Amino acid sequence: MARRLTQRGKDRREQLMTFAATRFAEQGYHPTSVSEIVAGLGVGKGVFYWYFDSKEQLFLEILKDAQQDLRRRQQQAIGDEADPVQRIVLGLRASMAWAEAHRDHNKLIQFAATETTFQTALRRGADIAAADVVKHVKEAIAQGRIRDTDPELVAQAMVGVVSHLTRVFIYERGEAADKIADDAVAFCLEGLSPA
Amino acid sequence: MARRLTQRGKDRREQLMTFAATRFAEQGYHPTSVSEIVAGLGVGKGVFYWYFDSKEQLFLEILKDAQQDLRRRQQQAIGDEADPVQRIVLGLRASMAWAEAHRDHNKLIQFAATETTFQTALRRGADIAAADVVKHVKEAIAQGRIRDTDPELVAQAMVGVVSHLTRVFIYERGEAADKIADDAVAFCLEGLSPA
DNA sequence: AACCTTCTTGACCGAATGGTCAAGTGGAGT
DNA sequence: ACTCCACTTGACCATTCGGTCAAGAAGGTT
Repeated sequence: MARRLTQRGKDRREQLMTFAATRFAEQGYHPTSVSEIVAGLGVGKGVFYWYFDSKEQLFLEILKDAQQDLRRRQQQAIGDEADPVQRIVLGLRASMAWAEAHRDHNKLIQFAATETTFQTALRRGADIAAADVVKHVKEAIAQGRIRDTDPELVAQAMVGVVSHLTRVFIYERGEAADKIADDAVAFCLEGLSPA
Repeated sequence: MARRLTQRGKDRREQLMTFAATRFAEQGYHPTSVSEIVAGLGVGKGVFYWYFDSKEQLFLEILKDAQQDLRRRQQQAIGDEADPVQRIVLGLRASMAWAEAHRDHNKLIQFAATETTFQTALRRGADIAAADVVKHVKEAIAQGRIRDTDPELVAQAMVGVVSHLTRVFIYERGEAADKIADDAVAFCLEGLSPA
């Protein structure tokens, strides 16, 4: 599509994406109709198709933005930290803080993993994020800071810990991201092993 | 509904559930229509509504069966093992073996977590499963076998590790459940800490 | 003023969808 | 042979869906 947009246009586009993301997160992608989205904004249906080719494209756009934003936050949090283990910890904490602040987008990422249509798009972003962690893990192993195991595997294990704890404790039980992040870090670093 | 079913009826019902589960896992719940399900079995649409009140009820039924089956497998694997840490390990391995053998059902569990309609039903089962692990964790802590932290949290952390590693390494990359289970166990027991 | 481009409207379309139902079919029990 | 009822059929229904489009409104530029 790639239209030329004025400021007014950009605002409208963002409005649509924000509102749609909320509805998608609340009631799911399929149960949310395009008519519902435009009605919620009090505009005609044509507005939607002026800014997006299809409902699917809108979703992909939201997904891409969310993944980019998360990654930006992680890198920002890591900054120029020298210690690889500390970089892992900072990235992990940033993920949880982001997830707490962006429930809607995080839910969409979860949903995208269950639908074949969105899996490839999702994986592109997920692979990038995982690669970042893998890099730090490899460096930490080289320095003998952590156990020598498959870097890819432990990186993914940590992603699993973070995403699941986020869902259960932050989303379902409303606990603070900071507190859960502390526990997540402790678990990743030491597992169940006694002090 | 609760109809009286003959053997023929029970078979048909099971056929519907199995076929529907496959389609749901392949293309998603919403994109799979009832017409498609009955067409796939070469029967009329009335057959579906003879056995199920609605598409939603069918899904819930499949979900419940899947969760029950997984739990049964776990308890069976644990048997009468006395060591709480070993019970955790055996349960964890059983989960991965089950996930490998029942991709379809496992995918449906994942999807159910993203749709409000199914979340409560899912949580009922998930809470039971988590409670089992928590019990073992508490016992292990009491025996000083593992670090003294929030049992609920480490239990959920392990669930996160297992489910995510399953998705990435077993489903997406086709690796063997046994091998991944070994790594998952190691990560849960020791985290990243050096030997 | 005229003019151009961006944006908006909402009726409309064909193609589904989940679900119903009156009319059967067929096997087991008598 | 007759009855009974668990099963099956498939046309049908109201509704909704994603998406289109001819018609204009709004705003900036000259």
